[in-house]
Amino acid sequence: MNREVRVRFAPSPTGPLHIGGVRTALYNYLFARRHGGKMILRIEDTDSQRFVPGAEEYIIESLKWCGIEIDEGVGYGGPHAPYRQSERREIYLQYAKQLVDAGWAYYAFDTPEELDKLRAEAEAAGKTFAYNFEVREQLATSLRLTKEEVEERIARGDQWVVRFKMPENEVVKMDDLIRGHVEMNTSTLDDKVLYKSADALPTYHLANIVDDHLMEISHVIRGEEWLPSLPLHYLLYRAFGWTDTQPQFAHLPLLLKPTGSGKLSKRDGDKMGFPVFPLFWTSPTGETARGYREDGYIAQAFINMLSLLGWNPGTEQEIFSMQELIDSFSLDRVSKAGARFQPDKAKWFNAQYLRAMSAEELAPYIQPILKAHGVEATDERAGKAAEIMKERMTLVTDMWDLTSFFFVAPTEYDEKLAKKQWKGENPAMLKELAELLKGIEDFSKENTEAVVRAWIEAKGFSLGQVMNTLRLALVGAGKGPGMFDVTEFIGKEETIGRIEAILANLKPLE
RNA sequence: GGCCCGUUCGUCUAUCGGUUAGGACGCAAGAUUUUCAUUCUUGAAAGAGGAGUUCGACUCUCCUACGGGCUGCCA
Repeated sequence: MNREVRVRFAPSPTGPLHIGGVRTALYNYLFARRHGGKMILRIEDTDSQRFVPGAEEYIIESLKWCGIEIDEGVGYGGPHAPYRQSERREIYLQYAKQLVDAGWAYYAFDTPEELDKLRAEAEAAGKTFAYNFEVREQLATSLRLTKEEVEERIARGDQWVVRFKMPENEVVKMDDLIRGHVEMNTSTLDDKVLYKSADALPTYHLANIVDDHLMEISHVIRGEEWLPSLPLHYLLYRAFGWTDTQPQFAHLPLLLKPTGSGKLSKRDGDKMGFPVFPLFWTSPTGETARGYREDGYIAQAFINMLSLLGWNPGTEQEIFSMQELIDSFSLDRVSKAGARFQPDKAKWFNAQYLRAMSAEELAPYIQPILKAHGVEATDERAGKAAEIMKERMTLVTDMWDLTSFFFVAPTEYDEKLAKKQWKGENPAMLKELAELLKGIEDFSKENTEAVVRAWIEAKGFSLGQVMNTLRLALVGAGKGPGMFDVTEFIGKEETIGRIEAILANLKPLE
């Protein structure tokens, strides 16, 4: 069957979007673009208890920052609107009832407390309680109660849920685009809740199948944690009679903690000093979490790094633009095993992106940093400063330390370097160098360098001696680019000014 | 506990029965360098274990071990 590719990213607004979620969104997006299909953003807010204000906006902003474009969905509209499940309540109730009428589901009146008790009892007996074919006829369900009793309970306002009537001892045969053929016996599965009257909302399972069907989703690409519910989802498609248009499934390997065991979590980031979220997040209760953007990562570097966690192109290429990812992405090359997230590699990618950028591209990143330090500079100069230093950068946030001396004269001098250089004949030598510099008309780095080198040679100084003393005066520390990059950038007047400042302010040590 | 998925250097991974098991991050050593970096060269580093199938297995099958996920009126 050849139909239009339509995929969806369907997060739940229970908090900030985790990098595992971003990767799922990315793979969906790459798949959609690769096949000329559509990318849909659906918000699955069917858990009224766990809803977190601001999470939805965070998700949308994160995807935008990452360059993952949405064709239809919350915040974008589209032919299947609304895309927020809480706004589709009526739809689900109708389908839940349809399932009950067809004998695929039933009403259950157990209270949460009663279920807790059953679970506790089973646990005490060393077993696990399962709401399934063995118990459903003994519990307060429409399978045991008469039609009148059921109607009466509903009419008087008893809370109820609709549960799926999982068939007994049937082998469900499934196909996964990443894992291949998978089989599961329904007797090991339980009767999942599909709809709850308490908040008049469906659970994930019902909402998901109904919406994927109505929104004509062709491929469901989601995390591996969903694999155990795949048989239920297959059976739901069958129960609704939608098997002919059922989407194909692909379950992605999970992102694991850098060390230790388990899925990556927010805690890991706090503990090990790296972000697990794309953007900085502040929860309604005031808790915060760092983000890749604020930590100084370039969006495309972040995406590039994520793209390779669980997928590889089969070539040795590592640096990919979004378009290159789209052109080479394929679910065939997604790996099966979970991938440990490695913060160091994220830094390496960022450094690679930074050094590939031009002065014009760097300007927008350095400008806010300069402004925050009270420096006003033209985009051209700001970008140029960053460009000169880009090979030394790992993160955008390194920029101030790396370039401040281009804009601000040193206010103090590095002790170690001063001790080494600011002694003996060096202060006098520097004074003489200032006189030499005053006489240079063309202050370009090429010309200045030629003149100064000739002078050094004529005077019999060593290059290191002169350069390091000059560095002390102009930069104030043992860092920075070649000295002639500095002199050209700050210009003749400032160069001489800084030399005069050190001569006036710093006493020779010795 | 039950069910399901997985298992190649420390980490991300290539290999789709025959390779000196390749690359990248990180690490180490050396070279370059006016500082700090960069860059370059080199190095250490892997098929979980056991049975099969086969002329031949990292690759296929089974068992074991280990890792992960699920087991909610959460997604």
